[in-house]
Amino acid sequence: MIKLTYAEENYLKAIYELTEAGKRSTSTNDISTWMKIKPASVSDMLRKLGEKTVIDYRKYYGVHITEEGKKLALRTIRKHRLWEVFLVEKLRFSWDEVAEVADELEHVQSPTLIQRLDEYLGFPKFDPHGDPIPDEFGDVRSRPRVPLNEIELDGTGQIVAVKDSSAAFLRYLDKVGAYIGARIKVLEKVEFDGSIEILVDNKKTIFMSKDVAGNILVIQ
Amino acid sequence: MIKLTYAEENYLKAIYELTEAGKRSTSTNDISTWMKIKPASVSDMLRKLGEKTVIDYRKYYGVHITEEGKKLALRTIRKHRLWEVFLVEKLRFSWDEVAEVADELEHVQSPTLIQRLDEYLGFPKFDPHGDPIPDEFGDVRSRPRVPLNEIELDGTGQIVAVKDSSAAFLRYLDKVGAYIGARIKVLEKVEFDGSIEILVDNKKTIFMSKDVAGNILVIQ
DNA sequence: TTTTTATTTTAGCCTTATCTAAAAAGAACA
DNA sequence: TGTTCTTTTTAGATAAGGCTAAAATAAAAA
Ligand SMILES: [Mn+2]
Ligand SMILES: [Mn+2]
Ligand SMILES: [Mn+2]
Ligand SMILES: [Mn+2]
Repeated sequence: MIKLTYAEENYLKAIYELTEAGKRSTSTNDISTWMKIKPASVSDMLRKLGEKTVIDYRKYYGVHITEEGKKLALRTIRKHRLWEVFLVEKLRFSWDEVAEVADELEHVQSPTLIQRLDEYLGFPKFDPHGDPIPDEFGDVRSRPRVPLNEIELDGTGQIVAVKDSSAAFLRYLDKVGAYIGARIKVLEKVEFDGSIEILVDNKKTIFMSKDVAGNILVIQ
Repeated sequence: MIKLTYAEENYLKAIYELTEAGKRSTSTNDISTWMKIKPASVSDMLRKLGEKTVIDYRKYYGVHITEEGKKLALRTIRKHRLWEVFLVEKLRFSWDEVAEVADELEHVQSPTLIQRLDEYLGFPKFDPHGDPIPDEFGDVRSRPRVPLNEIELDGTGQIVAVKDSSAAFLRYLDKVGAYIGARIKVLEKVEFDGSIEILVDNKKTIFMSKDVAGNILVIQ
């Protein structure tokens, strides 16, 4: 069985996230930028992860994650997202505060702990940011999601995720009254700048720029 | 503000536990034995903890914990015990399974997390082993506890802690039907070997050796 | 009070994970 | 197809935390 250190788990999770977002491979510099670790350090770690067969690494040509690696990355992501649910649902954290703490909790080693936590939370399928929680076998059921600015006039849906999950953006959404789970209806679409007006939970109307709307994902 | 690494937190907690148990100072070898780390490594760490002013360290003469160090040790102990309560009360862990996981969780850095966890658990005062949980200022209220073998014939009490908290001993207690919180009455004391018979929760009788009874602590 | 034993520290080595600076390789351009 | 620019790797350093073996010190015994 392959054993990973905390640092290795962080790299592998980053590589998984970077490669699942469309492209099948990622580069030393991408990982460096994403993780805020210098390229030289990334190179060295890639060599080590390659030796542990969790990634395919050809010097100068970027990395692909292996099946083994994917399984391990998904295990960490599962833990991260379950802890996020715990923090929000049980400890009343707001959804912009959880990432940092979950980045630590995700490394705690105890299969029983995660299994029981999952059960305790009622086997949630999505985390507070709307991202799917892999099951214990690494299977992920994702929902087809559309950026809010692409919903037609009078169209309805439910906010399930954000593209930009920076604390600043999340706080902004909280302030204007948008949140994961909110039922929305598009009341107006302004032609010339793409800004929109939406109705939230049949109660409150919000105006937002095309840029903001493009970072909000909904299911219809 | 003094920042400690995970390893330093573990050492400081060990030193606190070793010095609170009666004596006011402890030795390199004691720490080495307790933590299962070689004396040479302990020496080196004591030098570093001394430089950080969390212990008083005079080479060859053992260590005392400082006020600053005590505060930090109690913070870690508080986190450890709160997580133990969480694992037992919310995730149905048995009390002999929690120590290992709590030894990891106790290092997660987030004041909000601990505050909220405390609140979520209903501000518990004792952990599953009967040990007191320090408040956020490091204050501990302990109960006067007596070894079960010192309770007189027909005396009653409540099991609140164990001296030996090895998994083996805890499992043995579980098996015979003793547990933290159990109301007990001493039904018989055998003169020649000190073994006793007790009644648990007015339901079940248990025989135990003097050795076992001496490791069980009760309040009267 | 000297000698022996036990404890503790130091010296030197290893691994992990980071960094900066320099070298090498690949990609883009002329 | 060279030449230049960008990306990536290597080399060498540092810090944390562990180890073994050897040296130093304190405690116990003779
Ligand atoms: Mn992490
Ligand atoms: Mn998330
Ligand atoms: Mn610990
Ligand atoms: Mn405990």
